[in-house]
Amino acid sequence: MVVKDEEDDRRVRRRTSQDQDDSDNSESEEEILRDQREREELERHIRERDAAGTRKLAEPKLTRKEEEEAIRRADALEQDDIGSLRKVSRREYLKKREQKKLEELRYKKEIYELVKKRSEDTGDMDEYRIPDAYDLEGGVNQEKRFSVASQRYRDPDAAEKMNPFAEQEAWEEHQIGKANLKFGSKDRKSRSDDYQFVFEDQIEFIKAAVMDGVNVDQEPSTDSIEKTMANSAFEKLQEDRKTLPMYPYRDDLLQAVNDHQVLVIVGETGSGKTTQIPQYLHEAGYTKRGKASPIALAASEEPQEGEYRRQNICLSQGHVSQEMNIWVLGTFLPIGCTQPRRVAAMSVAARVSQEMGVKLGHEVGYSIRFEDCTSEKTILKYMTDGMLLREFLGEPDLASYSVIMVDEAHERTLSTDILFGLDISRFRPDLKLLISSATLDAEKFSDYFDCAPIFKIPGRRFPVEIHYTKAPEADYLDAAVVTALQIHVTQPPGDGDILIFLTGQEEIETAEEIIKHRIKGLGTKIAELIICPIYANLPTELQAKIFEPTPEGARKVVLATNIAETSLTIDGIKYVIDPGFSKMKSYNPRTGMESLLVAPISKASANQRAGRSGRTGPGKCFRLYTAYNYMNDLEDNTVPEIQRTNLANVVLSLKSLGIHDLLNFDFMDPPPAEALLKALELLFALSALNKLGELTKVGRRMAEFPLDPMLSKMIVASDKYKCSDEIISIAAMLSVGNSIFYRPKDKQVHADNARMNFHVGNVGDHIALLKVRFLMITTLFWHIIFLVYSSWRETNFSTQWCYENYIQVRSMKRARDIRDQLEGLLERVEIELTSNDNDYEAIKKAITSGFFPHSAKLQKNGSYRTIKHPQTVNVHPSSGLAQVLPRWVVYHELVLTTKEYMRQVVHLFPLIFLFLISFSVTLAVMIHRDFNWGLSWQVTELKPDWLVEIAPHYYQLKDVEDSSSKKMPRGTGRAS
DNA sequence: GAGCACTGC
Repeated sequence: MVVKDEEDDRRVRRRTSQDQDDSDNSESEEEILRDQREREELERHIRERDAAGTRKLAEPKLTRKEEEEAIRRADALEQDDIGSLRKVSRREYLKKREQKKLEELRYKKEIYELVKKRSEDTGDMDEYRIPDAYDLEGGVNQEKRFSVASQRYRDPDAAEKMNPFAEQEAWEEHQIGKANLKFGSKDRKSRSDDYQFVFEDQIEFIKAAVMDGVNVDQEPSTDSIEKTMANSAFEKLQEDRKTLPMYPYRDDLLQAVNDHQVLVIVGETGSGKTTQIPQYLHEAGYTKRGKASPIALAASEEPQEGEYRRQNICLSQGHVSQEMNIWVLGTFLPIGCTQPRRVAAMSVAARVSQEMGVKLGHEVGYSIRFEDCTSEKTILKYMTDGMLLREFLGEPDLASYSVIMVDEAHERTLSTDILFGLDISRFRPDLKLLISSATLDAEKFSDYFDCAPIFKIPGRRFPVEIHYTKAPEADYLDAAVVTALQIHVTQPPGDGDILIFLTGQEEIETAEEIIKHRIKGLGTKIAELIICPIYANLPTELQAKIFEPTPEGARKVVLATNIAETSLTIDGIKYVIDPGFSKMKSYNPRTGMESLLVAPISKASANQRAGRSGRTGPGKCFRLYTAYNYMNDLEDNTVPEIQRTNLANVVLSLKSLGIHDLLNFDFMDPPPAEALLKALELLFALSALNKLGELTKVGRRMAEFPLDPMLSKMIVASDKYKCSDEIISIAAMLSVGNSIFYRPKDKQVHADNARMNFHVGNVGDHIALLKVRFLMITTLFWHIIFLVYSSWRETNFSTQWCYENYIQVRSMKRARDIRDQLEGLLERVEIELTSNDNDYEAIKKAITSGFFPHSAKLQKNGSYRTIKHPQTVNVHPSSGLAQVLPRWVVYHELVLTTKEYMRQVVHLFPLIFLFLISFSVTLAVMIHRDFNWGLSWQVTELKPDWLVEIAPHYYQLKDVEDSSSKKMPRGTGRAS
């Protein structure tokens, strides 16, 4: 088994190096191999020399060592010197032992590599992890995810076909290995000792994991053993279920569900509500009583068997609603449970399928974007809330569900808020609705659903001590670092790791540097401190670092963004340091601009952060603000997303459900009326709505796409310009957004150079040709992302290629998935997939059709001014387009960022400003910063008359005519 | 010369 894997691995490596003969990577791989060989040579040489040294007087020749030994032994015997005989035999023994140990180490290392790779592939379904499954699988590889074991036995060729990324995984692994090697060689002093230490340490850690995997694999009667294991494991799971805090309330809960249609459930984390409640309901027969699956016979036809039953369904599409009778099959009705995150849906489903002893995807399944892991048999269906909303658009009464459970409702995601507003329960008296939430706003949910009863379940959590600062801290970053080091020095090593919440990538990188610097100052006086940065844009393989167990005697300090607040759980955290800030998106409906600003967190969020320390034992949370700040300055809850976002998409969805009166729509927390009007205005401009506010044909087609309305409009318009192929690539790339280029701090220059390649570089003849042409037209960003995508496609979606160009594979795979999805949807809205790669004007016109509301004109000082809501903006520096600034552009989005040395204060939200001031001296640093609107890099050049041509209802000639002192010919670009 | 938190469809 092991041997087979090894061969596989080697073959993959060989292939990699053949494919990429001239690349840096394979060179360095060869280097490493050579290094290895050299090291082995050296080791052998040293051993031999040592052996020779022990025989000082013997000839220096190395031939026939055994003979020499024999002679020496004979000599020794002759002399009858027992002492020297013992010495000799001792040496011999040591020599052999050394060799044996080295062999062992090498073998163990190989196993370590294999196991590491395997454990990366398999993942552990019991705990929440970074969504690596999705990333590593290339999106479609279901088989691998659910039966990694079986794949190992498959024919290697087939396996490789199944997994076209094996090569790349090997490469990734290799890259990580390289990084480790580098790290190890850093400390020169007493090399052998360090080498030994690190090595032993790794082996020790791996050992446990290895023993399991290897034993299972090598066992001849795997089946029977696995079966008994499974049986006992299954029984154990059943026992575990009974120990959950949820269990004693089972009957009460079922009674309550029986009595009420809507039930609010308050359960703290660890009570098991997410996994248990759907099972209880299933066991109580909720899945069996109805009819199911909507697809059936036409109304006129009669059903064949008795189990069918007539059902009245209200179908609505757009503003047209109609009722019709269809026949549905009466066997079972699934229970749906929504989660805010994809990983959660997947891992919970996996867990529940284990507990029920069924295969994931059969009775228990999950449904997330790009991945429907359910079947006709599925009775417990975990899904993301966005997915349920999409289903609702196609089936407005959710006829195929008997129970809907909305989990983590306190997170108030956009989708759950809309679902609540739609009030699913009203049309279906037989549908049970369960809302599970954290304690704080349970009353609010109850009030909203006509005083629905609240069912409380105690949780399971360890006590967490909370510490506040005596006085506000001026510099929270520094304070956080100092606190972390204090904890590290004063607390015994190995009793728990530290988690620091910071606002973003930049701050995390700064903190990392400060800590490293301070540690250097302390030298060897303190125990080892391992710094683990984590944020969403960090490449997956680097993210994995935080899940590695902390070595003995060391301590981890995790520097995380809000990603660690809800999305992922790190075991072993005992100390949490909470500076009290996070980045928050907000939306100004008046100008229609979104911004991302550092803001104080809410009490709910602060408590959530504190709770991260008490998961596996008692914990401590250090808040870098005063108790007074907490009590008086922090809001109770984070402002729900629906009140601080652009609603264009929401409005389009609601309109497509036939809801006309949006201002009186029953939102739990109504968004500002201005924001709704703004969204209506935009949709009208995009001609998704007519003058009466009704959905048009264009609007109905747009609603099919899970994209921003402006992007959907771009796609719908591409039909007219016959360039849908290019446009969906661009739309996919735009919608993955900011995370395409990876730019590590230490390799910024390389990363930038790589990106410049897409302006002038050498990606292949065909592409180079295209590029030159693009360059002649314009050098703006949409070309770049389009080129990135098409180049990647030309390399057959190679991961290798991404690494070479500092492009994030994860984002590219996501873009590919989105593109595939869009391609499928084109058919549904009857748009032909046409490519028009000679006519860039057509492509740009299609883009303009979607983005004309975002137009801007160059000003004399080199900045831009937006047309509809005049606002001075700058081109985002990352575009690297400073050379040629076109006179007219449309842009993808505006971003408000903070800058330290700014000239003008353009805009500041009064509310946030007040809030900032009220939040005491801590913010002194921030207030000194000014704010400035920056124009994001996703811009494209256009001719101003297109605006009038494409959107005559939006622009008039006077808008686009030059109003500056001198008349300039229209449409000519100007270098700045 | 400067930089975008986290989700979801």
